[in-house]
Amino acid sequence: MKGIRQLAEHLDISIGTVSRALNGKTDVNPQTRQRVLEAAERLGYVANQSGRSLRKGSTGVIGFMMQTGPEITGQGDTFFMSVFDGVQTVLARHSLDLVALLCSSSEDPDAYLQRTVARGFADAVILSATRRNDARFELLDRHKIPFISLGRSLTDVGQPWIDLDFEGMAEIAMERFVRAGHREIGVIWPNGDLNLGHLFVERCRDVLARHGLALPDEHIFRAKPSETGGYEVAQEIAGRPRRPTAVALVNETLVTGLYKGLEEAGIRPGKDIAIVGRHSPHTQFLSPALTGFSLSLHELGICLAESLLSVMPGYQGHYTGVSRRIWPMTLVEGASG
Amino acid sequence: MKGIRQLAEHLDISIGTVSRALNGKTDVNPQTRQRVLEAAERLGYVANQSGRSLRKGSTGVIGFMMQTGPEITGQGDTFFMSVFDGVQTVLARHSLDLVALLCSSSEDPDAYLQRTVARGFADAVILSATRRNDARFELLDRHKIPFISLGRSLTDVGQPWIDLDFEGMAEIAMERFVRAGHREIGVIWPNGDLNLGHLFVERCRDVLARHGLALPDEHIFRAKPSETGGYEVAQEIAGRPRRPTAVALVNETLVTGLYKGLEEAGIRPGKDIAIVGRHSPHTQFLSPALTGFSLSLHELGICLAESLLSVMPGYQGHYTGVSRRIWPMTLVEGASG
DNA sequence: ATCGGCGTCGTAAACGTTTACGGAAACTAT
DNA sequence: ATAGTTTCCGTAAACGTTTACGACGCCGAT
Repeated sequence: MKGIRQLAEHLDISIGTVSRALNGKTDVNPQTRQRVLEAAERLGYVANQSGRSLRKGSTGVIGFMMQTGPEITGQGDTFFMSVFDGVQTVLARHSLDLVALLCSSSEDPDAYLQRTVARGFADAVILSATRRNDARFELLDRHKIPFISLGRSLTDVGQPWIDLDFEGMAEIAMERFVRAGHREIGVIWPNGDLNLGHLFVERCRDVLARHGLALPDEHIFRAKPSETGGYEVAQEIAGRPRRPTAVALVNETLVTGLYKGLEEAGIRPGKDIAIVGRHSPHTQFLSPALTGFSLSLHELGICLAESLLSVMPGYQGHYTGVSRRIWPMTLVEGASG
Repeated sequence: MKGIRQLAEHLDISIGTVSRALNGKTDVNPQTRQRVLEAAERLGYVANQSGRSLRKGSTGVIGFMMQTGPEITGQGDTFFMSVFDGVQTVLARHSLDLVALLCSSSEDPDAYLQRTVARGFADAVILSATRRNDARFELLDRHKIPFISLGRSLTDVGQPWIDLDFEGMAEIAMERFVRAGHREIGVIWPNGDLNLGHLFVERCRDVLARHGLALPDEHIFRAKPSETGGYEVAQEIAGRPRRPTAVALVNETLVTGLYKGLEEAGIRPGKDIAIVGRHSPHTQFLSPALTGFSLSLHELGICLAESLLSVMPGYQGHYTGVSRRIWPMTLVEGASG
């Protein structure tokens, strides 16, 4: 089936009526609509995306930008796939499609986004892996592209965001360590300029200061956001003359490597060193069981989608008020700290 | 910057010449081309995707279809992110963009693909998670959409594919078990109808038969392709009266749960039961170290892209001969089996 | 001086769809 | 019977590009 023209000729109806029938307009006889729908179904006709969005000025596509490469920035594996699923449950109700915009590791993320949105590839965008000062915010704002972000940034153009409660994590983790009597407390800070790292470390420092404790530089460990990164941090910890007795980390993927590295150095998690981290499918079978924060990814996805719709012209009526939100995480107690 | 018309007016050049200048056609004065490119750069003009692809009949977009949801089918998603990166290194040379087509877990994959390609959303598609009889192959063939698949299927429409060497895995794993004196050998088969599971199990059965051994049904364990699935299989193994002394598995994500479940049941991996599986970033810190197969994901991505280009009209000249390929994996010996 | 060729550019027609507009028929109310 | 209203449908313009075609000016060759 080539196009709507063929379909119209085949039905001996005008092209305009066919289009209206397919798009659910009111001014079309129910009977002819039926005929059109049946023929379209039978012949496998689907409106061409380019023609449609050229005319309408919108594509019906929502882009979720992420970077490819061996090291996921920020979150681990199944994280995004679960979030996507939640996003889609909402978008599907509005006939919107979600695609992942994949930025190669060899391309500058800002340039990629510029190229992609200026083309008019997607109607709206969800950003993740937000940096401390994220130029993508201003770029999308300049282009008047509706967007939201999973994560805050110091650059703020007024868009909605949802961010995991890393500061709450810091509060609870640090208080927990202090209450357990720890005095030498460390933090693992994933490499790169992700804002979540800044937020977490700063809050940790604040909480410790409230208790008259310091967070010295030598207790802040930078790590690649991967299993190997965790392993390397463990080696670093083991090598330090002044060794922390408790560490908190914000990254899902580090922890397995961390456990392993510590054990090899004779430092037993949960006994010689307390650990508080993040829960994920990958961490659920560690032993000792990880004390960590978990969250509902599906719900998060739903909330993201609703926030996005609230800034998209034509959809604002449905979802409103969901502007900015700190996403709660719950502590699941294990034996690690 | 609205469109090419504005840009042309601003430069006082005809719209046709501007287009030719931007698209690198030969019949344009080098000096005016320079002017056009500078103005486009300065004003941030990028050709509208819909208009362009409507006229050209192609989009410049390659889709990689994957299913969202909490349980990744088959592979973990650091897997895909690494493969994507390899794919992109090749596609970028041809100004092709890769996007992930995300099929919601609540939508039928075949219907999703139908909807998406009939719209003309992408010029070509890469399929993954191929099923035993995958209707998507015929669908894409009917629509004359160039595509390749990561994984074989019994339905064959002549497209190129690349498949990991699961049969080679079966050969080596089974031979290894037999040589080590195992007589009760089991296989873990991920749920669903992925063809790789069939291929693996069948070949395991064949190899064992060569040695006069059987692969009874009670030694074939179906599992959810997730950490939890591995844990549940472990419990099942532990509960069986006739317990395998060696198991092979084909899935990256199962193994951590499997280890844990076995240990809880007092069955020590590498001692009481031999395990051969797949290596991934998540499995590298297991103890005892996993004996498993690994592969170069980046290279795999490159090969996928080249195969795809070889079936895309207009690109065939560059890449040829790469039609179907069993992708080798290398055994990394650990202490688990 | 004429002609062909080359380099450069403008014009206009497509690509497939949606939708504003207007018109024809049928129906309702007077 | 007439006017007004409603229901349905056809016509054509528009969306932003790319590209076939032709035109213009300039050069060198005859």
